[in-house]
Amino acid sequence: MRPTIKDVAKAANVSIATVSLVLHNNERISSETKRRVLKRIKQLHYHPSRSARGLVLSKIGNIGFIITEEHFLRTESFYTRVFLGTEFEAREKDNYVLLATISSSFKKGDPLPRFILERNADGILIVGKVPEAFIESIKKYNMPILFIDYLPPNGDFPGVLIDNERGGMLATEYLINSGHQNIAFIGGEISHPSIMERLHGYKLALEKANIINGNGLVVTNDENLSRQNGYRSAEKLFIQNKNVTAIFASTNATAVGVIQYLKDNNLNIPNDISLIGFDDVEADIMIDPPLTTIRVPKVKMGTEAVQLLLNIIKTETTTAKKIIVPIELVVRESIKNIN
Amino acid sequence: MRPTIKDVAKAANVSIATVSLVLHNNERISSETKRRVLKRIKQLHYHPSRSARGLVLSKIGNIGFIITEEHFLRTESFYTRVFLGTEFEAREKDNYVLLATISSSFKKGDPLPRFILERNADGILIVGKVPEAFIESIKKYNMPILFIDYLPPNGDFPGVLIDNERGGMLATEYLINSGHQNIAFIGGEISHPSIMERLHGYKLALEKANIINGNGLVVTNDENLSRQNGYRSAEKLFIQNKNVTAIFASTNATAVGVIQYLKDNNLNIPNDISLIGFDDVEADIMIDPPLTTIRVPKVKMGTEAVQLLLNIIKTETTTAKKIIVPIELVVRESIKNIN
DNA sequence: CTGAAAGCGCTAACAT
DNA sequence: ATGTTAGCGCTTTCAG
Repeated sequence: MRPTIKDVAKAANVSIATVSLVLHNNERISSETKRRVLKRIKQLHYHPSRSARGLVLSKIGNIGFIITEEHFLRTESFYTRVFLGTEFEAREKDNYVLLATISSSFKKGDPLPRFILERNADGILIVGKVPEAFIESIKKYNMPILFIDYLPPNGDFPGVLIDNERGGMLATEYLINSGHQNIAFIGGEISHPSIMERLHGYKLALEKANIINGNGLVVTNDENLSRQNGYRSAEKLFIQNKNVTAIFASTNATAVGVIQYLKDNNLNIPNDISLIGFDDVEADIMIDPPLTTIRVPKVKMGTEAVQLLLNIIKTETTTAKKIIVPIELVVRESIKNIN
Repeated sequence: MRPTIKDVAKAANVSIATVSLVLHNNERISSETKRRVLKRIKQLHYHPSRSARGLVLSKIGNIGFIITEEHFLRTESFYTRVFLGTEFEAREKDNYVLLATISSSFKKGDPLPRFILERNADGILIVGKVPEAFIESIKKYNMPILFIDYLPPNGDFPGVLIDNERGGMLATEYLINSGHQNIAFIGGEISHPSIMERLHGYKLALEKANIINGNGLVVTNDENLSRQNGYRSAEKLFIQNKNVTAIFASTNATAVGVIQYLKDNNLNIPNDISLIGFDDVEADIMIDPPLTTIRVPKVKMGTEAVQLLLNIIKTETTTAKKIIVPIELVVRESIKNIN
């Protein structure tokens, strides 16, 4: 049988209350007693029962992680890395992460993740874009919610977000500084707010540099598979635009599609076309030459999110704090300086 | 406040014992009472507290899912799909899945997943190849264990496994039946038992067809990244072998690397080289033409695993049952019939 | 067929 | 500084 608090108490010759206090680092306990208790705890391999604790505290130490199935299965390990980050931090804070997927076509009345219905989570993380209907459905449960990499258009929620606009600027400015003027933006899922923000950053950078954008340099496309999307968009771009010298691909997966298109059309990177991505490069044979990109700290997004959520739970805060995680330019070899 | 069993009892004018019995579908309850109770349960949105239940049953309804970080982050969504399968089935059976990653270089003494230490899982799923040291470390906890897609070389554990040998045969036979004789096997991570089994199937099929295998047709390589591995292996293969007409790539990710190599060297699929993969194709622009492959039912592996594990937990079985999930040949366009 | 009550392991208020 | 105890929500035995 697994040891209980009683066993520890007996072994250490104290009451269970004392053991409990030691467990919670209460300073009213003499260091001598504390030492004795701690010793027994270790000796017996005692770990408090979560069920018992949860029962009295009506708090269970679980955090829900909700993501659309589609996002979770994405080939780029973007969200899986975010998930790992949440796991790491949750472990640190003695919590568990429960993952549930929802359909990206969630409709009102569809079944909700069980940890919401059963209130088996103290708070939930909503990761990536999710249907509005889903957000509506869970509102009434009044659980602490934190969004990651997405904020719903209406409603004021806390979130951990990427500095997309700054990333977009950074990427574009780097291209400009390398002497490029005909810079295309290839969009990916344009309906995603993050992409819009990146696009906005791109536009700001061009404006700042007094570059008048030609027509058709911004190509977007709502296909689901990012790579395919990138491929098709590149196709579209080059039909209309012969003099593009640089491309800003709004996600790394899109960039891979663009690369494929360029290869298929005998355009060399970076000699014919310079390319910059966004997210971070997969260490992948596909990427040749190594892609210059904007790096997003994915694991960190996860850890920050858990910290913030636990904080919201503990303090019962209601102000919708936003954390913007910093991005950074990673220079590799896919951009040619033509100054 | 969330409703408790008392609230339901009061509302339905019965005792809490009765509510509990209804909850467990006990037949001693009159259908009239049952109806009344059920009605209130629904009305109040009552869900039993897991903590309370766990406390009395000393069983928590959690299943641990352990995988190396490396496998979890793989670009092919193989194991994420398996995970989804476990999630689906766990939900069905009113359980939660707790995911934890371990290092693929786990050493004795390294920290174990918390749900093991805290006994916060009724059983655990070990997914993909994990270090022997890890298996040694968890043995003493005496928790029900089930392996997925891997069985440790020593020790007799239950497992849900792929019929790799048959898959290898199927793939090779299809190539043979299409008229190929010079069939190469490109291995990927050869140290993985699954790959060995596929290789074995390949050899059996050749034997059966009385094909004497030339030298250097089996290329393996222990690089980590499957695609890169595939690329390099193809390179190696074609240096030694000019007359190969077909390739069996032991995983789909490896196949993608092979495809890349073939493209880079102006070899057309299937006109110059026929190619078959294993796992299942990613709907991916990279794959052109659509890849003929052996399909592995990934989600099903997850559901089967949870069913078996819960069964082991419930019945306290000790016989190490193995479930071999069926594979199937999916014919697409990457193989040329040269008969 | 239904109810009363003990007890699962823990926390926290209160007592000493 | 430490112990006693009620009670968290549920299951289950035993009584009725």
